[in-house]
Amino acid sequence: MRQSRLTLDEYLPYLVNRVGVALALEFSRQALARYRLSIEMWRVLVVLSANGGQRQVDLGGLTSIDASTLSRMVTRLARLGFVARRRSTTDNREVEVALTAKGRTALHRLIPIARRYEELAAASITPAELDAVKRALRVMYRNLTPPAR
Amino acid sequence: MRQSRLTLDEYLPYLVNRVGVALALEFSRQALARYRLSIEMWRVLVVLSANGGQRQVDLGGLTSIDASTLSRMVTRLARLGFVARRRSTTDNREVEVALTAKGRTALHRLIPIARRYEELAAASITPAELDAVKRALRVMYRNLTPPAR
DNA sequence: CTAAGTTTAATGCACGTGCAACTATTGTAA
DNA sequence: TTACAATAGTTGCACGTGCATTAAACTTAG
Repeated sequence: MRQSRLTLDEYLPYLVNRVGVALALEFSRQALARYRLSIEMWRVLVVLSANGGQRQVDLGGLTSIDASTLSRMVTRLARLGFVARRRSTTDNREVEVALTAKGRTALHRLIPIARRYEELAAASITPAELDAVKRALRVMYRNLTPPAR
Repeated sequence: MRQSRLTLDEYLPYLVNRVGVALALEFSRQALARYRLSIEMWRVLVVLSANGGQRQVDLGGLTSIDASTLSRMVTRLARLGFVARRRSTTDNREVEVALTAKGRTALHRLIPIARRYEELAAASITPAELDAVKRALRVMYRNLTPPAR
């Protein structure tokens, strides 16, 4: 009873996940749906945009998506024309995944919308405070994913 | 190119979701797995613990879980013995879901572990800063879920 | 009081996911 | 070189999820 009661409104994982879900859901329904993209697909495209072409295994590391899931997701993304697969010339096991022109175009249209949702969430929060929150979130992630991996 | 490039390390949804996933994953594998509980099930149990017995529809609202998914989840939770279903006496459509003694016992053991993961994430963050982060997260959630609903 | 509309929960169905195999390729030790 | 281990990617399988639909109970307008 005493210490083993959880006040949801003070419980960090609850607060974090609630915002994450709300953020993803709105963006997904308002913007991603038109492109037949899921939030997970969107994250993959963003990582490709930010970091350039990647092997699937590295994409998995950057997005925390299982390799098998990613394999099928890339198949779907390729069928939609947003990415292209290309076997590595140096290692025949590896598959390089890269954005296509169509993928880049879609991202150029989606990213400003994503930014607007970010601003909507951060409304009435000062830039300094927002920076502090982002810094704290980065620290938290580091604390939760120690040396291993 | 210019404004339409997304720096992941500054992109709020990315930072938020990353922490949320890391938080949930560790706790799930280290603690929940022994009870055959998923994170979603855990969230339902926590809500039941914090707010008392609930109708399924209200549980869905508090956890953002689809009604159909919740229906089946409660079936599983009941089969595991953590909750009990009871048809409402005032309205025969409604189903009241409440924790069983076994459910309360499991929660009493899980909550301290959940707290430890929260502390692990917040390590090296001052209490004042952590409070500011929580406050900001609550504001963000409100900003994203306006009057509607 | 009846008929239409609303609410709550459950179910059919298609689909995406994770885990565990499995194949193919590359790396390493003898 | 040969045998064994490690890595990259794919696929079979079971399962949980969301959407659309349905059934039942309640509410409201006429």
